[in-house]
Amino acid sequence: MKPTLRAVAEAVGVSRSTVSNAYGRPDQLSPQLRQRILETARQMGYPGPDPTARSLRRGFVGAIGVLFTSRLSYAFTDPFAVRFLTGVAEAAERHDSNLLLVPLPDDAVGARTAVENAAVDGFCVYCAGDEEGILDTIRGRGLPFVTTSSRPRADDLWVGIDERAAARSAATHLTALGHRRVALLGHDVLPDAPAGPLRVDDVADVPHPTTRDRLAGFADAFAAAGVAWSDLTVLTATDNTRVAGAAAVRSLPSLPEPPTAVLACSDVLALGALDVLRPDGEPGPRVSVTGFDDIAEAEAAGLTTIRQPGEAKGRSAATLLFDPPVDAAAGQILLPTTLVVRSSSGPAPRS
Amino acid sequence: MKPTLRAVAEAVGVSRSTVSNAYGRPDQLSPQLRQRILETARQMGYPGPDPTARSLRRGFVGAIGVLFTSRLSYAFTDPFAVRFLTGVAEAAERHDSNLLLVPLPDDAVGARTAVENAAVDGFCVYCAGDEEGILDTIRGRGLPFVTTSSRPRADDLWVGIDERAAARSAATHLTALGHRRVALLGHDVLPDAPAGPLRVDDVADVPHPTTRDRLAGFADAFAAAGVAWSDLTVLTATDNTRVAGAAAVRSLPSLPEPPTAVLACSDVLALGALDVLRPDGEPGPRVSVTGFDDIAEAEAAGLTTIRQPGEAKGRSAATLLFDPPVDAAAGQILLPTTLVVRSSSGPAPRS
DNA sequence: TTGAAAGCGGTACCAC
DNA sequence: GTGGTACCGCTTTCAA
Repeated sequence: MKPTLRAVAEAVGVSRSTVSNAYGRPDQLSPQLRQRILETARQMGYPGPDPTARSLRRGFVGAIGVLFTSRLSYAFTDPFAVRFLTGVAEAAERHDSNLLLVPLPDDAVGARTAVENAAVDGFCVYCAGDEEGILDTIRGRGLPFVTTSSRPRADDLWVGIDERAAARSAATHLTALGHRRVALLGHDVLPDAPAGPLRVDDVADVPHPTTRDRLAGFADAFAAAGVAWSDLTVLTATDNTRVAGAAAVRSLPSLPEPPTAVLACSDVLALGALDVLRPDGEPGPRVSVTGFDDIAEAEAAGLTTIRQPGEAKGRSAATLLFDPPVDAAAGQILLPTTLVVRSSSGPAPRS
Repeated sequence: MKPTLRAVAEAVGVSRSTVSNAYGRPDQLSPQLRQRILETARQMGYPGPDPTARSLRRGFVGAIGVLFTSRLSYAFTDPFAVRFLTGVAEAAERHDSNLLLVPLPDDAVGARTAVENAAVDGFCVYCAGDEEGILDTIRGRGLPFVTTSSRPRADDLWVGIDERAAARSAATHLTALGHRRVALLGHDVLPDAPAGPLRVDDVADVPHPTTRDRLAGFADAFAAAGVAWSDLTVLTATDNTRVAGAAAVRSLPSLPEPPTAVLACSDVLALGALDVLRPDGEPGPRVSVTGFDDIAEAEAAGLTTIRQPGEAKGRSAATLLFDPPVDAAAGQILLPTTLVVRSSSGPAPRS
């Protein structure tokens, strides 16, 4: 068993407070005494104050939690998520804080427990499925948090983009190119739906807030071009990954009237769609595909997409957490997006 | 202030133990009582047992730490590191554990403090600069850990590759192609050295263990081909990033006798070198470049490199941490590597 | 099934 | 500059 601070105190013949001060407040005791304490501590193999005990007493931990929906390993599967994390890490570092990555199980109770058990000083919520349930749990703990989802309460800290408007701009780009028969691709559009086309009566039924907003934005543009929601094909992918994106569009070409374009809710999905719909060197008319995020791979693939600032999103989120602004208005940061047109989108073929 | 378990106990009129059991050991009390407790707790806004206090009492945290040299945000800068993390995350998840990302400051005392203050049950050490100092600190805390560096002690848990042999195979590939005048590129080859060529009297002087082993491996192959260490150009990059790689090779072409090949210690460095030495479409003789890791970008760039299994490395490391094998021999896992030849390497031009 | 009491390892306020 | 002394909030024998 490792010796405790107490044991060191006894060995040196001073009080526990003094030993504690030797570590945490060097200026509270004479250098000689401090030296003597540190020396005996070393000899005894005392590893220094226990982090957990210290946290308990001090009332803060020195780490912030990042909450991810679905499995933690997925967090690294989407380059955009990695960029977000990079930004968070950067800010955390500046504040001498560690980062606790917390995977959220799919079930509500599991997620609740995960949030309740995380030893952190606050949370960055990245794209949680059951957003509201999670946020309530965090509020219950009385911890500060920052959301990146699309529907913040007025008094929540938030950093994000105008999802709907951004999505609309991508869709408008396609309507301008003449596309009218299109497919919208998102992940987890409806709970437990198998990959591929599915029927969605109302966008509002889509539980995942980001997916919902983006789909709604797509729909806005098509409505403006005279295409009703019910005329759009909705595709769901089982994950937000490239392979899932590919799987989701597999059946498209064999539809009676195949869409001339696919609008994806993320670049990874879009790239998967490209893998299937525009394999290298294939001749003939090509389906247009657009993505969302503008990850690094998008450029090489020539993917038309919506660019949003990933690192900045993470950095702003963490900064908001560490230095909450005094007035509520400054607690909501809207980041800009840009439509980046590349070769994956083109005019609709004459029908 | 949030109510405590104590307050709940008083409110319900039971002992603290009973309330504690209501959360952690449902079978220790009657369902009715438990229900009553949980209900009052909810009404009072009690968020459940405090994670820190629980950890202190129980003696374990439910999180493992991942140690990174240099700034934490760099952790995400190298795709190979991300793959490693993915593997760790996967295993951690399976063991219901969170991941604490711990950035290690460059200075020894800072690093020491970071390790001492991390509230975790064990560490995965990913490529730490002052490896030994760090490991000693961890040992001091009495926590289990897994290394991925190249010089494990016999009783340490370790997962890695044969760095030197792998590097040699890349270099042998180049000697076979006739290259004799080459440059070796690593990051932080010597402390605080500026980017570019530098003089290294002895490979053993290189502090970073991985860089050292890989350089040594390169040298092995050239020695076998009759090229002495002193005839090799050594380049250092200031970081393990693409831009740093580019900066490091900038001066190469203007040397009196420019090398015909660059062997980099990582893919990101190699890609940076390619950016400078083989810009798209440039005519004329081209410098050969090899990398290390085989990250996703390597394929698209046609980079000849050494492939090592990133996720498996992370997964094995974490698994070793969670389920330490009984016999020491099983605690050291050697992963395979492969030379992947692509278009970035070719025959040396006649001199 | 429930309660009492003893910590887990420290920190910080306040006297001396 | 140093020591005394309450806690921080919970878990866990062990006895009732």
